[in-house]
Amino acid sequence: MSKVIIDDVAARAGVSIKTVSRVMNNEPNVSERTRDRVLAAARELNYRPSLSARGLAGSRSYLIGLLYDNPSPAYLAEIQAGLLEACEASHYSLALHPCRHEDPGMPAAVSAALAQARLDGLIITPPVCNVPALMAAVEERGVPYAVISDEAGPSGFAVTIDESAAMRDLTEHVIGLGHTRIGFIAGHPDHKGAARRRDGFETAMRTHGLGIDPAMVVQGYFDFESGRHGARELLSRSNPPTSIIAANDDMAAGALQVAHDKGLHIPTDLVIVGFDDSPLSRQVWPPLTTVRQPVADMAREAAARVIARLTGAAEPDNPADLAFPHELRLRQSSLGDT
Amino acid sequence: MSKVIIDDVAARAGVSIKTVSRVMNNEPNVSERTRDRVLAAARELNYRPSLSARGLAGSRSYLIGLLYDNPSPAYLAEIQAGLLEACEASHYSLALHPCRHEDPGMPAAVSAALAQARLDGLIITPPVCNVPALMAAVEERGVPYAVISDEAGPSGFAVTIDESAAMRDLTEHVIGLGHTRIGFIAGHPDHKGAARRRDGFETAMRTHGLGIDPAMVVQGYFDFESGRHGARELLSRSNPPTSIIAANDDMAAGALQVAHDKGLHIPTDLVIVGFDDSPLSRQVWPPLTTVRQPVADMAREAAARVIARLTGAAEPDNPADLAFPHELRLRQSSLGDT
DNA sequence: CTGAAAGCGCTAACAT
DNA sequence: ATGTTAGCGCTTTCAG
Repeated sequence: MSKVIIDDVAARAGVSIKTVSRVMNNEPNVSERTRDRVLAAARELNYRPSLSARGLAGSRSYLIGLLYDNPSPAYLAEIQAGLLEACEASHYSLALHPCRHEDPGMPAAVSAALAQARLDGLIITPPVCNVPALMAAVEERGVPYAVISDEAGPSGFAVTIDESAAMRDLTEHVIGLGHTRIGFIAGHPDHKGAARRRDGFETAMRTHGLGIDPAMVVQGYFDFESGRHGARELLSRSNPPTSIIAANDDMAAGALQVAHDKGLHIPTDLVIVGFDDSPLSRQVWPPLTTVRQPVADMAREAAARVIARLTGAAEPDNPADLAFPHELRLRQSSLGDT
Repeated sequence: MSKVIIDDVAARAGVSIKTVSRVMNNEPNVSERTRDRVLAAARELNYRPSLSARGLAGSRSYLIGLLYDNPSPAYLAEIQAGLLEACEASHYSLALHPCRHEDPGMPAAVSAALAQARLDGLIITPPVCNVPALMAAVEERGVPYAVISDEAGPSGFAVTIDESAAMRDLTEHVIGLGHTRIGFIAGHPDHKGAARRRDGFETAMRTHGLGIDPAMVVQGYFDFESGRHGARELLSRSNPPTSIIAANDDMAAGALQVAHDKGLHIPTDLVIVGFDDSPLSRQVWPPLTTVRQPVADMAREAAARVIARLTGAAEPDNPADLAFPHELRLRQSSLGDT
């Protein structure tokens, strides 16, 4: 029961190993009856083709790599969950490849790892997918890939939400509350998404005739601590904001903590909103108004597309990059008690 | 540059492929000079042995599997980070295997996956490692493994902290603050660690002559929502607690939110403490007193031991299960402003 | 200390 | 629609 190989299945089904191979790979040119017999034999023997052998003989490794750099745990977990759903459905495995996006040697290292592990496909998350040298290396290798971003190279897919529009919606919600003095804690400068979100904020402000006060925009890095810093800066201005928009939830939570420390009541004294609808946004007090981004769905789709390319499945009708819908989540940090 | 194989290296170094193989695997019986030449050739050619070929020829796949069931994202991320450190150091890859611990078919499915992917080793986290049928299946397959728990089967390693002692320390901290009416939100009943933590709580209470009031202990499931439920229950008692100990941080954060909703001031009106020192414990307000568990270190050690078994490295001096130190993290949820 | 030969379990070309 | 024959790139015998 421990080491069933293709010959065993072939023998039991009374066919050649090639036929078994055909059946296991869903290739055409196998009669219905034969296919059924092979499948039955495989099931009875509990046969699973060896990945190593497949990888060596074919060119496929049945491995999809995930390239990431120190994302928030919640984001990482959601990405992985989505990818795994798609992978499992197609009998692919997921291999993790953390890396450091600022490391100049990273693209070369990734390229080498690609060659060694013979990864069939790659999923790349920000900010790694915003490193031109890396993307060039990936393109050069010719590996099918998808980025969780709004822009892929010629041979890749991109899945994303319209981050600019999402931040515009969020900002307009705050403006709709009557705020005119709105602080903004920007995201990590290496993330393209951070720039998009900032654009959205500025567009909304301008559209509503509010203008951008440079003193109301501070640099953050998507982490909790930078949210604390940013909020402290904003709140120490001579004319402090009445609301703070953070480019993600972690920073918004940091701002929230600072506000509490200062004895400010949320949302009465200060409105704080975040972005991502992370678990944290629901777990702080008061819960944060934020924008939901269907990360798991996006990841699943990214993996599904890469796998579709691999298996030569028909390309989806819409081969263009895919934009997912976002959704405002209004909570007490902007609305008060309900 | 894209497809360097062992023959290329052998040719360049002027040796046979077997010698190259020896060098790449750190086998003995290669002269210093030959080894150097081979290494030089490999480096110049940027040679990476193919994992598939290695897996097929040898018995090793250079893949370590991580078996887990829906843990908190923070825990998962920390576990993965620790495992990856150890894996990378030894050129192993990590394959993710989420599963559902209550699924009766899970052990069989895992066993099949083990056979197919030829995983060399396994790391198993709670509550999966608390499923006897799964552990039996793993033992039967004879795969080296480690559990993040306090008890492994005959062929496995266990890495853990002394959860009972840790919870005892935490409870004693609260008792030391002068509390006598202490509520406890227990962890998931399927986690052995949850039982240990509960033991620690009860031991501390008894040791200090406080006894266990059944009305002060409620069942939780390690998730935020169950922390909210538990806290609501406890605080609705006719004689509510003056402090709440939750078996993990997520539940403590839930309790915190409920307390805030009720207008209670923390820690003046109610002390709340958690367990795990998760990022969340630092990101809520006020920050939670908790117990640090060096999860990443534990995971790294778990993977390192499994890999050591695989590579036939000398077993560490202390082959027994490994207990890591825990550490109290005192924060404002029990101490007030400093 | 080193090398030659024989597979590992599968898929890719060709048969048939 | 099915079978036969070669390898894939490496490690494992077993010889030197």
